[in-house]
Amino acid sequence: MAATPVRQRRKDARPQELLDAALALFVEKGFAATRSEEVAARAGVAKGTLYRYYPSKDELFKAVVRDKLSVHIAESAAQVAQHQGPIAGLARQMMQAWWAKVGHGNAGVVCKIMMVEARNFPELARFYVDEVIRPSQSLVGGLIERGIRSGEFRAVPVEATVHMLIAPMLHLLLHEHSFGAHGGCHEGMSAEQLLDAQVELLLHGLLARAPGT
Amino acid sequence: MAATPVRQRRKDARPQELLDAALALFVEKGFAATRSEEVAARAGVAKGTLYRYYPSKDELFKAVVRDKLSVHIAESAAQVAQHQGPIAGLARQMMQAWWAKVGHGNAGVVCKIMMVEARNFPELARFYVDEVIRPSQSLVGGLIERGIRSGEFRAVPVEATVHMLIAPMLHLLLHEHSFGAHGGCHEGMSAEQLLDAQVELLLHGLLARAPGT
Amino acid sequence: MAATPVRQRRKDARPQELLDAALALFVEKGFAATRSEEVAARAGVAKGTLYRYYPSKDELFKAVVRDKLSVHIAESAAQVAQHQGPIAGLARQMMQAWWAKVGHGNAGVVCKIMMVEARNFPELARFYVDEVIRPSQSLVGGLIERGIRSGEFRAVPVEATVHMLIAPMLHLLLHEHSFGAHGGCHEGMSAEQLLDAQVELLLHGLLARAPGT
Amino acid sequence: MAATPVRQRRKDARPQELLDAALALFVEKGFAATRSEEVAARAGVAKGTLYRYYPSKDELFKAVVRDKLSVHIAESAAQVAQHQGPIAGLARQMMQAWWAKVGHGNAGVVCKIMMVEARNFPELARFYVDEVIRPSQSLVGGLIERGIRSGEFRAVPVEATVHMLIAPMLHLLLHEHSFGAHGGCHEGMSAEQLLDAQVELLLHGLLARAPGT
DNA sequence: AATGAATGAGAGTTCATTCAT
DNA sequence: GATGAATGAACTCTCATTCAT
Repeated sequence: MAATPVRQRRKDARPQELLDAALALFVEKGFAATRSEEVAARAGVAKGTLYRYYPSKDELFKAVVRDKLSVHIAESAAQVAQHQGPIAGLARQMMQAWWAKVGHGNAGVVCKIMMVEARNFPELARFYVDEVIRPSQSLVGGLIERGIRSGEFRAVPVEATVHMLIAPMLHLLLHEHSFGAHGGCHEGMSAEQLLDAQVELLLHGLLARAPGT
Repeated sequence: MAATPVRQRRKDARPQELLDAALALFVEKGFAATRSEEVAARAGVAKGTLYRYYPSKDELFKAVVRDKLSVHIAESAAQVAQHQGPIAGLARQMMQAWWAKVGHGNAGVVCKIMMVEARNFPELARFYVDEVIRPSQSLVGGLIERGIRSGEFRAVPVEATVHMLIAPMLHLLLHEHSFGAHGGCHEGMSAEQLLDAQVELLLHGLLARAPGT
Repeated sequence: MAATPVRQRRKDARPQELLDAALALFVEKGFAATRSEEVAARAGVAKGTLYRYYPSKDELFKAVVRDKLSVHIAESAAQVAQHQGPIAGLARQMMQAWWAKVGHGNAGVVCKIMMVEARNFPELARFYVDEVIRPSQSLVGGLIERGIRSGEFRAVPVEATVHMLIAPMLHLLLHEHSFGAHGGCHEGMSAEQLLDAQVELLLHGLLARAPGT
Repeated sequence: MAATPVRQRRKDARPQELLDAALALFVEKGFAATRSEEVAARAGVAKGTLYRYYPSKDELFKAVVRDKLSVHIAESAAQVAQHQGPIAGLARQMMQAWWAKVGHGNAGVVCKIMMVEARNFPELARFYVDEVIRPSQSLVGGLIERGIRSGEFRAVPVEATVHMLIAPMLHLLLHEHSFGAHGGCHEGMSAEQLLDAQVELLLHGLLARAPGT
């Protein structure tokens, strides 16, 4: 029995279309300032239809976070496991990759929004800590430990160094999505240039002896 | 035991009480979610009284920023101007002082709030950039330039380094006030210890030659 | 007997019902003293519904003006354009028609309201001048000029005469809606009789030679 | 016992100063838009002091009306009683005098405000009808009757003619104080010129035979 | 299932009035 | 008596959510 497949397909695609629309708007205007009617409109449906799929604006938000972050978590872990040779190069490469894939794009906004709204959505915050923050930290932490064990890095305190590596990226992210539009932060340099400079500085402090600096 | 009088005239004390109440609520619920009547209630006055002192919710927020942040920036600027001798020590001391005075206390939440609400309140964002971000950046930037000129620091790119110095503090701040309540970030170390370790790492990368490391 | 349903969807009927309700309340209490919620209640809808149709109280008022006044001006203009023969008769007829349609009914109150509220709502005043006063004046002015050109009227100053023709109607209107309720103005005569007598008097002063007076 | 006379005098003058301030503001901004604090400020006292003299804003308004209108009523009556000779000249003169003294000045605004606010202050409206409107009408009415009896005027209906004489002045008044500020009414002519032209037109219609027109 | 008209709890703000000083 | 800080009811407008169609 051939049903109306186009209609059917649209209906199946609805949840994803709504999530995409919601993310785009949350990025543009933040969670509070985004009206649910706008989300529906951008997804090409009417207000009431949105509520058929997500019973409230809060639930919609949770669904967006879950949808947009789950993807990027495992990827990097695989990359690290495969890597051979000096850690410094890997670290350099990972930070650049992270910025390209996550920080720069929409997924990065989810991080920013998550920080912004964590207080309002405790349950979601827990989810985020478990699914994103902790894995990321242990990934970077493992990297550093490997470097220390191999003698490539100084015997720095691991946890603090993890923060040092993650902080500038998140900082950049927050600026881009908070004050970016209002100028006045890092006028001369692109985000990528800033990040490069920061990684170099960090590695300079991290390496046991900087061979050719 | 006389019950608290229904009406009191305490013109001088009101502004500070209102700012404290506002900050406390902004911390708890964010700017957007805090109703002006709540601020008044927490300060022990009626809704209308708030508007006698601050003509709008936006102005109240600005006053909080000025009261809780601008002060510390000015102080640090004075400290920097007076300082003689190596920059590294000054930087170490300033970051510790900042965390103690701002980051650790409620004042730091203003930073977090601002990042959260910047998109929704563009005018506030502009104000914050002018009042807090730019002054902080030029303060730290000047510090680094002095270090480079004196030969104490390597010839690092100033702007990126400014970010490197500021980022870990804000990162810490955001975690404390976003996910802090939900555990799971830096379990073993106190914020102060983390910060110390990070400063050391940064300076290690910054100093022209690390004399006795 | 079914009770009136709690919720009804009657998109087409709402605007007119809201305008009627608004006019009735503006008549009773003036513009400033009428709360938008009352308008909605009298139209049998909730507060929010009003704003679905008219985005602000000001726009509601403008819509009332357009609905209750602009229509009649356009009608009269058409009537004037079509008219052949002596102007005196047309003038007589127009004034009577205006009183019957506008002055006598609730629509006339819009004029009164506008005079009352002009100072408090400058933007509405401008709108009213553009939408009602100027068109009316040019309508009557054109009439008089035609009469003068054809030799039917004396060469009176047009602008002043326009005022003379409009003034008694507005005067009547103001009395009806200001002191009308409190008695004591023109006890013996009906408004229509008054108006007739006034028109005759005016025309007597206006006609080049009163043929059969 | 010489008390402090300056202070005493100021205190005695207070009510009048408050009424003057109130009138000035009612003229500028209307009743509703005038805040009681402004009235007090213009009179050079504090908000609370106003309430010592007039127990509410409404009572203040009533006092203003009573104070500003009572003066001008009797004057004209005396003038009419004295007059000898043709009525037309007297009428011309009275209208000009009325505009100069009342219409143009602050007293005129009271008339305008009274019309505006009559609905809100029924008791005051009754006062106004009895003290101002009826006396004025019988004054003008008597004038016309005299003219008719003497054969100077045609046998026009008195009441309607009274309206005709009063209407243009009030109309002018209302325009000056309603839309005057917003342009668009009688651009080319001054109020005085308009009034002159209108009187001429009226008398032209009124005189039994216009001797030398 | 989809729509969008209708709802109504609240939000920020104003200002006449009160009353502690 | 005078002051002006304090009050709180009232007002306009918004928007997440519901539900008749």
